[in-house]
Amino acid sequence: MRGKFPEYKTLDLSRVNKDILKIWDRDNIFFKSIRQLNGKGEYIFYEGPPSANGMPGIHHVLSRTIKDAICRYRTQCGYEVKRKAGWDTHGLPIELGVEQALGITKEDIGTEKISIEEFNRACRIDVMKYTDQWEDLTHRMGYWVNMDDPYITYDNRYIETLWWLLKQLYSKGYLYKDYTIQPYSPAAGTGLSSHELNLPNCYRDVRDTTCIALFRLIRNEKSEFLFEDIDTADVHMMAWTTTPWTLPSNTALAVGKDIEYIKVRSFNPYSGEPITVIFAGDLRDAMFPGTDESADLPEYRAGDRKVPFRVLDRFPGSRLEGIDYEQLIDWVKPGEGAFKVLTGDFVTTEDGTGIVHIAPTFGADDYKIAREYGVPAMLLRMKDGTFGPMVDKKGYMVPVSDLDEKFVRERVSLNSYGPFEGRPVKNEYDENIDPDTDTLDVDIAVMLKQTGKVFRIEKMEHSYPHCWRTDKPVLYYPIDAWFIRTTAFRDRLIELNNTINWKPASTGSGRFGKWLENLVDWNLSRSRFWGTPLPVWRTDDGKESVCIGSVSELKAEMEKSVMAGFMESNPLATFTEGDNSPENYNKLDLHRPFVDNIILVSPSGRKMFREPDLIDVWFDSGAMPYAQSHYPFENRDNFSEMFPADFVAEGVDQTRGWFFTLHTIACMISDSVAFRNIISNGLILDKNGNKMSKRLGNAADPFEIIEKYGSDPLRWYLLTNSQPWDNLKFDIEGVDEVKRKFFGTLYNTYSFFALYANVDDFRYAEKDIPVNERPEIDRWIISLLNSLVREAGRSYEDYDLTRAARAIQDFVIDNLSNWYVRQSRKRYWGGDYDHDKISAYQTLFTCLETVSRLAAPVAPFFMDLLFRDLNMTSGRNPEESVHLALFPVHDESLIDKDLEEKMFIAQKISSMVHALRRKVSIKVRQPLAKIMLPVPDSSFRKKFEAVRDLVLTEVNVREVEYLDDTAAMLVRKIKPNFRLLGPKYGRMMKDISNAVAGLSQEEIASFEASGTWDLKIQGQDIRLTLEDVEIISEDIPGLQVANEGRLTVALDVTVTDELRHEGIAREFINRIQNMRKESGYNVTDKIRIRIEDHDYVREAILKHSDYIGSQTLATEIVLDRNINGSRGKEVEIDEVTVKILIDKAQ
RNA sequence: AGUCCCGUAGCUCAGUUGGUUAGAGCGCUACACUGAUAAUGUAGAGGUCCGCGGUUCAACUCCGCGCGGGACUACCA
Repeated sequence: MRGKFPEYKTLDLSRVNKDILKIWDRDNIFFKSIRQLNGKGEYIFYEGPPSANGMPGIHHVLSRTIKDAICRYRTQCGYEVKRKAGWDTHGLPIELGVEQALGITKEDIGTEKISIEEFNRACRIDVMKYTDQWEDLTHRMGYWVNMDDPYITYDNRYIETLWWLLKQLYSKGYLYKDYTIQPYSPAAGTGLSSHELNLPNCYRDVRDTTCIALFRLIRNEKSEFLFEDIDTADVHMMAWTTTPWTLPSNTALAVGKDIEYIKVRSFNPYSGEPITVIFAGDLRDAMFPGTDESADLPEYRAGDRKVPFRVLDRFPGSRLEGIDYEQLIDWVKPGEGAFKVLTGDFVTTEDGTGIVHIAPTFGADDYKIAREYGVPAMLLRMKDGTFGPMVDKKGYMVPVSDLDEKFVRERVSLNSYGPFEGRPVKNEYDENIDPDTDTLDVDIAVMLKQTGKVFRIEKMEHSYPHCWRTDKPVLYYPIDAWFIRTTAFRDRLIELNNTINWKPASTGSGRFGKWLENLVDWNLSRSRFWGTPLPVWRTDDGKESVCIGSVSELKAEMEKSVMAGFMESNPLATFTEGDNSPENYNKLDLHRPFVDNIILVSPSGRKMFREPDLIDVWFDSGAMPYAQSHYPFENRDNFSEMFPADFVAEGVDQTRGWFFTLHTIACMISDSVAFRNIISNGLILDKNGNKMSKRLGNAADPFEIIEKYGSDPLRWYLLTNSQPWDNLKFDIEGVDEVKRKFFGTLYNTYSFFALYANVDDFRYAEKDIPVNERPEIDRWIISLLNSLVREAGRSYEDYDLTRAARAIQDFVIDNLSNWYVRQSRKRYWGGDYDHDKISAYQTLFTCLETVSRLAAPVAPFFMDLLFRDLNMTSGRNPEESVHLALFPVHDESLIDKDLEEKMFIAQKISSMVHALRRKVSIKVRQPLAKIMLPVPDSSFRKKFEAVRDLVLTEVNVREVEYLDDTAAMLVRKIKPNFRLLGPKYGRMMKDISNAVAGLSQEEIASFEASGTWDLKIQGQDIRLTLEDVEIISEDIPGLQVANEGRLTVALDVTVTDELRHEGIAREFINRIQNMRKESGYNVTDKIRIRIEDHDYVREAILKHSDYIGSQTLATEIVLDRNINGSRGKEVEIDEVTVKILIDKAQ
């Protein structure tokens, strides 16, 4: 004999959370769930590593709920789902946090203030600062992930895999050194990161000299069309710049392909010489303010304010592409291929001339477009053999003395460069320069003016970034960097991406797809301290280099170095190759400064030093499919069991982060996708749609919410409120609502079941009653349940958690609770323990148990409790937890669409009758004689018959009268069937619609009788059949009628004496039931009733005393003229007041 | 600036290959129900489906241009 179904006083989901957690921990449920059933195999999931140096927030709960739900679902389907946790431990935020905590800046690291070793030691500790909180939240929110053996990106074995990966790329030539344009502070001597550029007060308005330079075109076949119909020898293109000091480094001009350019005859305002110039048509007025074409050309004199002009020609920018021009400032000759007109998307006509001067060494766009077109940058050969831009790292024009002598002889024009060499490009860089002295910009502009190469020189205020440390202007400057040639893989990356199932699809094809299409090479370098060091050693001149791909290799190379006398000893002497134990790997540290101190020997016997850069932390995390298992040093043979992932999920902000690096590394190394399915979720905003931030205090605290509500309502809310990829406006009220509406209702339904099942000692011990032997309403809910199983299964399968959870929720609230239980209540209460009652218990039990399995992935705590409570007493399942049980499979044969439709009609009609009662103010307790129902066709009558009793009970009406569709009393309404007629008649639809709407009652009747109706529309004969229209009975004059869609119902509201008596009896039952409850009687207690005798109620009570007695468990009902006032309770029945007295019968 | 997402009732969201009364929950108001009761039912009020154009017999739905909110990327002569 098993016990009873547990009954609870209240629903305390916070308590449930804690209790279930204890059970999971005690019984090791998570680890038991990592198994496979029915030969399903593994389902591979990758956990994106969070950084534990910040507190977890509510957005982590969202992405982890998604991951957890999918993994639990797959587990329930029988797959083995291993989930290795991971920690992202490198990166700038950690360094900045430590800098702040120690009160130091980047410049202090590596000085006597703090060594790199000390700094990195601090980072290693700091990064795990919030590990406890993370583990706590993971535990409490019910996120099942294996935290016993996480991958940690700073671990030497992890780094070893990264090195191995880099070496694969290096040996195929995909890892190379080049330069990139980055913000650089010459005054501080350091590059600036984008976050430094975003510091407040960084961008400031400054007054700079700008000029519009004139670039002389070279006449050849391509440019010939520009030389037609002109009266000057030359044609110039005009380009504006706010940094004239970059003009000597110009190597190209850019125009917009679709921008319209004009050729204009005008004058050089400084020399008065006639000129023919080209610029964007939109900017004509800006170039020639205050004049138009009416001004006389010959009248112009140099210096006149208004410059006259004539537009000679118009053409799109695409025609200018490829034209050559003459170098503007001939100080240094660049390589072959310079001085061409290119086309670029970034060109606009908002300011300037619509033609952009390109200096690839000093602008990111410039660098990019030049690279695309193969145009060389202005690079100078230095004395040490390296190449550099025309401005040195201190912000000065490179002194000739720093240049390679041969280079100077061949390329440099000493005459023209002489006056400018060694000057700072901004006066601020030289403390000794009087701020009022002319800047290099001014002098270059003046020089251009003197040589007739400038159209306008102007001072202008514009915003320009400044270094937050030195307050001095920042330069965009070429910085050495290592790149991965991702562009070589672009097509393959796109191809592979098209095989990935993205949720939402638009992120895959849009955001991510577009990103791949516009891919540039991956800049891997970071000039920092705490991160994975680039494993490349090079000779001083860069001619010889080596990339190290493993610790063993490093050990061997160092051995050679020791032999060559470059190193005193081999720090890895005790490292044992092939021993993957932590002990062995803890003999070294692959971080800086350890690796910086290693000197290797080149094939020709020269010293090689490590390239000082670290690699982008995104490489760390993107490489986790390999590095988490220390591939290929371990798991070489079973790697296919962990790659690629079936599923990953993170926030949409990871599109260019983790998603990209995972995808790219997998493509480059394994020519494969890294993941097959992916959900990228949106942001969580506060309830007003503002970004959450700790500073504003509007951030939701997941710990607090879980403590108060338990994690189930939070998880449920996060997934059902909106699709996860939409931004979620988080409102705690919503969590409360989910708790009340969904969990409250489900809990109530279970409580209801448990209450009566315990009274009747139902244990599900009986054999299953065949579904076809169960009553209509049971078959109905079972049909809906199977529809739900199908729907939920499909949605989970499709990674649409929102749809699955919403379907479950609708089923529980609308169908199971508000209709099935409500209609079936009486079957559980009283009566014999018969076939019908057992059927009712079995049906409700099945619904609850199935729901617990369906919803377990999303609400793992409560659903496990529900499952356990049902199981504990019934022993239906061998599994101890819902998370070890299988996901239900729907039985198509139990889905009865016809029955579902019948019940839908019943619900609709009931709701309409309720509405009618309300209209005439007749309570449901008052029985009424009949409803009348027009029947549009015979099948409708049949359908309603099946649910007739249900409806009559629900609305407390005795009879139904069917009204034949020919009944004269019905008022009909006719409407065209647009869906059918639309495609057939097209533009005649409007007239048809009007004609049909205009039919009289007689005409409708005649239409129905003959089955056809002829119309003449726009001179054309049209024959409509009954299929082409919809006819409904809309009204029955003289009766209370309601209609909705195609349904119409009328209610007879006459209350006869007989009906009135029954109504009174029900009123009494109601009052007595209330008194029972107030007196605290048990539901099974028997009572005795005395009712004050009164003319108004006497007949009703006498007639219905048996009925009253059976409903209230009364052994006797007595009418008494004198009830002692102090003991009886006064109740109002309609307009009269009557006293009632009850007490417990023995 | 580019790319992507979102815009439907006071709030949070549905709305299935375009088809004629645009739905739900919450909130509000009123009424009912009461052996599921920290529930429930019914009704009412509340909508230029962000705007403007276009395609179509027919647009919340498809297309274009805008506007507003958000994310990411990039920072420019």
